[in-house]
Amino acid sequence: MKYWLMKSEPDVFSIDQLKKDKTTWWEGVRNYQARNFMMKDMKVGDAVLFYHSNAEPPGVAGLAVISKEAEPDKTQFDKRSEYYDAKATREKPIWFCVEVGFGDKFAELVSLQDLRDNKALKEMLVLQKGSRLSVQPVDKKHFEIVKKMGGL
DNA sequence: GCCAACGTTGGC
DNA sequence: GCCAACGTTGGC
Repeated sequence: MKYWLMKSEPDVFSIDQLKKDKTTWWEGVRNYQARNFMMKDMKVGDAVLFYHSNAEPPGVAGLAVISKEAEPDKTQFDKRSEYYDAKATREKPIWFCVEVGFGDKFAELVSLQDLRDNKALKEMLVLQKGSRLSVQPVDKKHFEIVKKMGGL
């Protein structure tokens, strides 16, 4: 089993929304690296750090779990969607997404600053300069540390 | 296949 | 709202 970090802007989709909805298709990823992780590497049961980006403050808000493996992202075919991609066809989809299920919400957000302040996490991808990848792998040991920091 | 121009992400 | 860092596009 693998460990991941997935970013979402809470104004668009927060951990509270996931808690309410139970599961969600992780639509709208339009970056090949992020897509490849979802398409090739994610398996049902993989654990996810749910990260709030563009938030005040940004940070890990809780845990999620991969509940279904990759399928074509429906929004690429939808002309009305902001994620519409004219180059994609149903025969040859370009974008894929996984289904993510709610895990746990941290009692308190583990902020980006908290992550930076923890020396044991300094290798974490999300802390590297210029790291913009919205779906990224996380080391098991880093995952466990962040989970503890979140009180779980 | 290079690289300048452009668009996006995301912290601040 | 700014802007650094990065990814993508398209002319050549």
